[in-house]
Amino acid sequence: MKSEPDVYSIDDLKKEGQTLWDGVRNYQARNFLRQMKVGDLCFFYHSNLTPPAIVGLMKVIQSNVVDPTQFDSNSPYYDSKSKLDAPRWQTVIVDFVKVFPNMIPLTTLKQLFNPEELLLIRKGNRLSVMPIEEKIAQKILSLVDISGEI
DNA sequence: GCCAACGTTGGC
DNA sequence: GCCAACGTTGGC
Repeated sequence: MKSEPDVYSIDDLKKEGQTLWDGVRNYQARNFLRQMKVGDLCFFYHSNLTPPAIVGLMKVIQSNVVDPTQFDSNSPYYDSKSKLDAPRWQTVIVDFVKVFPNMIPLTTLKQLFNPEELLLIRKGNRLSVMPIEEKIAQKILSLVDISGEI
């Protein structure tokens, strides 16, 4: 799951403990959000910084949550076409798990994996939420000094 | 700041 | 339904 650290960072999540992952307004990303289940682990990826990198880990504690910002006309994520009785945008609530002691930069991910096994590095990919194969996720986790703790 | 790659919008 | 124009994302 991507976020620009200027907007919402892993440190913000650490401070708050948990967050409702609002503002996703891309149907493909939303469909992935809908598939997420309580207990799922997610990497926190910082985009738009140098270097872009996976910086930590979080866990889904509530799934299929209606994103309240779609009905808030003051929110940048307001969607005037979404109906209260048929919300367009669902998301998840995630719990903070860990800030990685060493972040995993995009360049490293590009070196270790090919685009077929990691959606993140596929050309032109702009999804803010995407699935990751268990096997690949484990490999990424093994690059962090916490594999024994989880 | 640039720009490639997408996604969305809206006229037709 | 097509597609040009436009807006956004995000790496570099």
